[in-house]
Amino acid sequence: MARRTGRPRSGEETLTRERVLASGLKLADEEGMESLSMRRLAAELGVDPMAIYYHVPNKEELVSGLVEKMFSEMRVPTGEGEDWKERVRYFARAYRELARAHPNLVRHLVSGSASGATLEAGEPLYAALEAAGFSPRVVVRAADLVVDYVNGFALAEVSGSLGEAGDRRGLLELLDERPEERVPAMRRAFGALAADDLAVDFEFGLDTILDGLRSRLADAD
Amino acid sequence: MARRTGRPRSGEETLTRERVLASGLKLADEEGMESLSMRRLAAELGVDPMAIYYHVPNKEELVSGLVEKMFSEMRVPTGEGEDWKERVRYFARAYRELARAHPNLVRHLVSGSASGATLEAGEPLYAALEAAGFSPRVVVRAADLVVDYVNGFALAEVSGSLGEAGDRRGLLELLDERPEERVPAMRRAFGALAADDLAVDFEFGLDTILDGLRSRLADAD
DNA sequence: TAAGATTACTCTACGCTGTAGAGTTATGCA
DNA sequence: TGCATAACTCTACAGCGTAGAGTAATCTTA
Repeated sequence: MARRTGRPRSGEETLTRERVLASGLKLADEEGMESLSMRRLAAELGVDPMAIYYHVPNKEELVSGLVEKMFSEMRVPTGEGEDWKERVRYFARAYRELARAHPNLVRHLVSGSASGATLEAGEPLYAALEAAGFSPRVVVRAADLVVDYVNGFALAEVSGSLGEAGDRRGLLELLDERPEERVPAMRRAFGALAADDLAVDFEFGLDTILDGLRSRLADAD
Repeated sequence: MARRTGRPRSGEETLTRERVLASGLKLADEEGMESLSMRRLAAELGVDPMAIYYHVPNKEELVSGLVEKMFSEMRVPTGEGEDWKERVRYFARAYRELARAHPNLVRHLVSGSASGATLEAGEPLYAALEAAGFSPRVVVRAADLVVDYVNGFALAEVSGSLGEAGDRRGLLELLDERPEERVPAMRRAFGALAADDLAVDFEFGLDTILDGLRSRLADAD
């Protein structure tokens, strides 16, 4: 059995960083992070595991490459001529949708360090807040607030803490198991809850934040 | 060399779930998550790696046990007789401090599924929001908003995306590398920024959310 | 056109991981 | 006294990331 070693012939399709990342993202999306091993990814690409290291320095960089790729694919409507609040909403919704499109990668999305595409993805948010008239310092803080909220929401949405599709059945059961006197307010709150619509919940938080920000527009720095 | 196998003598200090978790939390805190292996933890406890499995079913449960333990140690000032906003602040600050006390575990803290202690930790927040006069549905949404924000903030605070102690030097360098026309608003915002005080930033977001919530108190459900 | 350098791979091997399964001994109970 | 159970240890396995060396096709330069 003659193994094919050495450099591939020029006719053959060659491996690239782009192909590695595309295949890695597909694998992570379809089979989950625990299936994304160098060996498995290599099998998917039809190469030796070590071939990947020619295009990506190590696994950590592979994963942040995936996150970078995700951010580079994020498209925020410009909202030209629109209200600053609506422009912030455009950003927040696009960011949440990005997370929902790749649930298995959300953990890395929300805690990935800044990089090129990550940075550029934030520009529409900063532009909107600047246009609203906030001082530079407040622009940064307000942007952080919005991003932190969406990160937190996306994480909750995906980590199953809200149960399947936002019905909180599991949580209700857990609540029933706790002694009533330990969680009375929670029992009352959830008891009166039929089912949540995650999109509505998301908009509630977003609108609340935007209202709070508006009330800060007049304030001094 | 006679190995000591079999059940320990009754005089000897025996392993318990509590000892396993305490040692695991210490190890994770002091040496990071990548040091928290079953073998390493066993060495710390002076037992065979497999001994741990008698007290904890697998590693995943070990980690969620650590998270549970963290939550059980969270103490929120009751804020008896105080303003609902101040009571929410007490909760949010206590939660953030919990995260700061265990930076290596924040990733698991913010995405851990609900469990006993996790639930009970939320009670003061729900109680405060209920006392404020929100409807049950809004209590749930407002609580989610606060928790999502703190989760997002804690994650950013810990994942180094804000750099060391909140100076954003790395981010500024990255920003300089990007072509000016791709990130103009971000450049202006960060250019005018000296250094941030994370505590102040946290309170900004928190106050903004509280203001937004207050404006919803009058609204119909 | 031949020689050498470079590129893009493959192969082998190491130390690490979580954990299944079986063996061992001290204790509590009949 | 004998037996069941509890609480451990030992061995072993499949899989992981990746260092290091080997190999063949192509590009560069004389």
